[in-house]
Amino acid sequence: MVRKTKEDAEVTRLRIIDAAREVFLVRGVSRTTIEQIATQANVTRGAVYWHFNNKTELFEAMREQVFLPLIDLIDDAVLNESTDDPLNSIEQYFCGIIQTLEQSITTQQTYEIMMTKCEYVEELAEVLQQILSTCQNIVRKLETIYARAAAKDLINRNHHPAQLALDTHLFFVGLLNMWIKDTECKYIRDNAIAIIRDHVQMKRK
Amino acid sequence: MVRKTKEDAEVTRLRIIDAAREVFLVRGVSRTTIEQIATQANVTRGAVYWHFNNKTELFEAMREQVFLPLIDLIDDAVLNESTDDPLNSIEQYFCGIIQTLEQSITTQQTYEIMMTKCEYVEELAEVLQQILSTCQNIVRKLETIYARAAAKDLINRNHHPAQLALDTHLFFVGLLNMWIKDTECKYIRDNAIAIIRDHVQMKRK
DNA sequence: TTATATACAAACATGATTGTATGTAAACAA
DNA sequence: TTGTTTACATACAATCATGTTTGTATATAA
Repeated sequence: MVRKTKEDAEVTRLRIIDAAREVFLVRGVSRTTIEQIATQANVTRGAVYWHFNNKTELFEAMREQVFLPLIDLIDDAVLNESTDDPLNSIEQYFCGIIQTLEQSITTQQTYEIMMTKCEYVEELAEVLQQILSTCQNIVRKLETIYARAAAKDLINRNHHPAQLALDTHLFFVGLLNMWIKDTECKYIRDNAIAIIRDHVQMKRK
Repeated sequence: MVRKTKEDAEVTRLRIIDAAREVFLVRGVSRTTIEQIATQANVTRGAVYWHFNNKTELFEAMREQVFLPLIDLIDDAVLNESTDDPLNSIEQYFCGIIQTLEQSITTQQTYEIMMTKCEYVEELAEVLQQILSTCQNIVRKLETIYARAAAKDLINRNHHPAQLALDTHLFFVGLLNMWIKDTECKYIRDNAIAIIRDHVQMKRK
């Protein structure tokens, strides 16, 4: 066989991650074997074990490729204090996430795996808690923005920013869930942006 | 050994399902072995294989115990045409589901398994599609109720029943997700009813 | 130019699970 | 009362996936 250069090896590594993602998607994380991943990547198990100690590490590598960027988009929305329409930045924030999903099949597949093709037990159990605390942050930031909107008299007086923030967050959690699962009918996928606009619109006075 | 009566056998069967649920919850569906279930149920694998052909059948049995009742609660809300506050029946519908979850640990655990401890592939892939079509039904029924509310002039004129229905549905999907995952902090679990009330309240004129 | 480390492939050893086959004692039907 | 079926426990066979070890050709450093 031909020993690869460092760059070649990195390509192999990425090919293995790609292969893992694709196999995870159709077989589920638990049922996929290292062998199946290797085959899909056109290498042997030897190569997989060279780059990753086990399936969990491979899964983490796949996750890291896409997970970090998405979450922090909210900061853009919060930091933009100068806008005269805070509700618009909320809309932009959520639309941005959806657009990322629409544009990147990799991200799409990874989310689908994480939402419907993996089991949150043992090492992965803590991921759920991470998600929970991320959610708390998002709700807090949404509240900040809604408070600004309230100050500008854009929303109904008797709706509290905290209520609005939680409601909007739950709405989006639901939307994301349905978006991911809606692989057949496509109604949610095709209308996500409009649905988000409607949601924000309904918050306006 | 002592051969059991028919009633005893049924008890064993239920014990096995209970055991399966508990093991599924901590190990995830894929990783649990029939052996682990048998041990948890204080029987041998022989008993498990006597009652169920394989793990999938056992999983289905667990699902059937709780899944059917919950969904159809919406019909009560829709059928109640005579109410003078349709928004209230929406609120009742969702509160009812949460209360069921609160009261039945079995239901709670089963939902937790189905949402975070199992992989929707192969035979189970179709379950996702079933859920999707159930969702469509719910949205349609919510729309009917919102239309009634609109007729009674309870909601803002420029919000369409279809929008409201989808928004509410996504809200509840999100709430359910967070409720299930919120095993530590408990904020969502402790405030679910109030959160639902707020949501419906915010739809009012 | 040579020694060494790299990037794998191939072979091996070892549990771990699964499904089935067999054994058995007691319930139940006749 | 006896034959048959039920409700399991136990033993067995076969597969499968994992992790490790070994082998090897080549890139790379010295």
